[in-house]
Amino acid sequence: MPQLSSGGGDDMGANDEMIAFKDEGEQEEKIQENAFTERDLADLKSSLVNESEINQSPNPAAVRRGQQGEHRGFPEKHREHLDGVSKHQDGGMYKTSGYPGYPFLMLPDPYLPNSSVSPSSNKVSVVQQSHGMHPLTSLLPYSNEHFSPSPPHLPTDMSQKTGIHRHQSQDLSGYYSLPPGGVGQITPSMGWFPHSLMMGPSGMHPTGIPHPAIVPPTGKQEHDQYDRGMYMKPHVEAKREKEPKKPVIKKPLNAFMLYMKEMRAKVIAECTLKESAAINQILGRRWHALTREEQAKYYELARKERQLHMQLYPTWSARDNYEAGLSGVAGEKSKADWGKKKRRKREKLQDSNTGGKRSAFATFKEEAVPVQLLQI
DNA sequence: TAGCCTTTGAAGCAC
DNA sequence: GTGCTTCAAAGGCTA
Repeated sequence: MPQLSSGGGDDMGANDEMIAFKDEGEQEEKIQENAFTERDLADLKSSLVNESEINQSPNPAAVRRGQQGEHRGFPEKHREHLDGVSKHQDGGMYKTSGYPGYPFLMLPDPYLPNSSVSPSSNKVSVVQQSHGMHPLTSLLPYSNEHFSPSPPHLPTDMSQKTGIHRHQSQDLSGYYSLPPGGVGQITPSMGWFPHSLMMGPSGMHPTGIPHPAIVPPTGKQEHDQYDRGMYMKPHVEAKREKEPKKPVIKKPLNAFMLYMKEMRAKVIAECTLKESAAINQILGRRWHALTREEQAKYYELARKERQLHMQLYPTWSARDNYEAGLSGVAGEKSKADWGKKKRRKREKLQDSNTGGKRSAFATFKEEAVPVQLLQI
């Protein structure tokens, strides 16, 4: 795990997160690719064509897998290279020691277009302003106010690994100020709250505060219905009542997941693609094409997510979901199944290493995606 | 209908 | 400390 220990501050963040994913030689290309994040649709389409050209390299996924080691070792490789940047960041966005109560004191939100105050001199540009809204608004499972003023009692360091106390959830009411009417009045503007969270206590945090990380143990994301503006069918709810199961607390989304969540719809609209695998490939390339500052927004948001998650569920561990049967019912999936999946994964990796059969998606990646992009 | 595909990043675990 | 593995989201596809 990328560690951050800038003077005993928040270790949830990660200096390593502020990494450049491109080699210097690719900077020019990177800049070129960045164009689509700041221009109108026409430019974007043009950039997508460029992407497709780039994509003509043999099996990007395989290439990427081959580079995986390099990628993972990147922070170390480039730490020295990025030292200047890091120092800059140390004095800014990621300097936690200077912001007691971080991240809840990160106000005004440095990422808000109109924000004039930033904890960092590294002013963050705003992507996708064409959306007519804050680019991250849709990502925020909690309204900005939840990240707003830092309660005076908020510890500056909530590291679990360092053994530093994590606030108990009952103290969170200050952070998660609910509408006067309570949970039931939470509006869709809250972002990607699972609808189920608003329906009853099944997905409710003991504090009564809903959180997107809580999902019923039905496997698939229930909030998908909510995202589509639909409400759960009564019989579904009745079924749930019949089978009260321990809700699964999902992992907080990382920076890339947040980015995907925001950009997916846009890519789908632009590319007329619906295959998530293909969409994710595009998003992955776009992610790398983002500037460091643009990525920083999402890293920052992800860190807030993690902190919020940690405060809401102090005892939760990612391991819980490992043993919970992946995305299924908590604790009911047998470990044998888990082992099967692990074995499958190993076999798959072995196949790829030994030049085994290529998946249909590998073919899709090399051919279908560029075609789709060129059609724009 | 469960699982795969595909992406990046966080976290857990084994060595 | 390093490397591997799983899981987060998403939705079409496949066995």
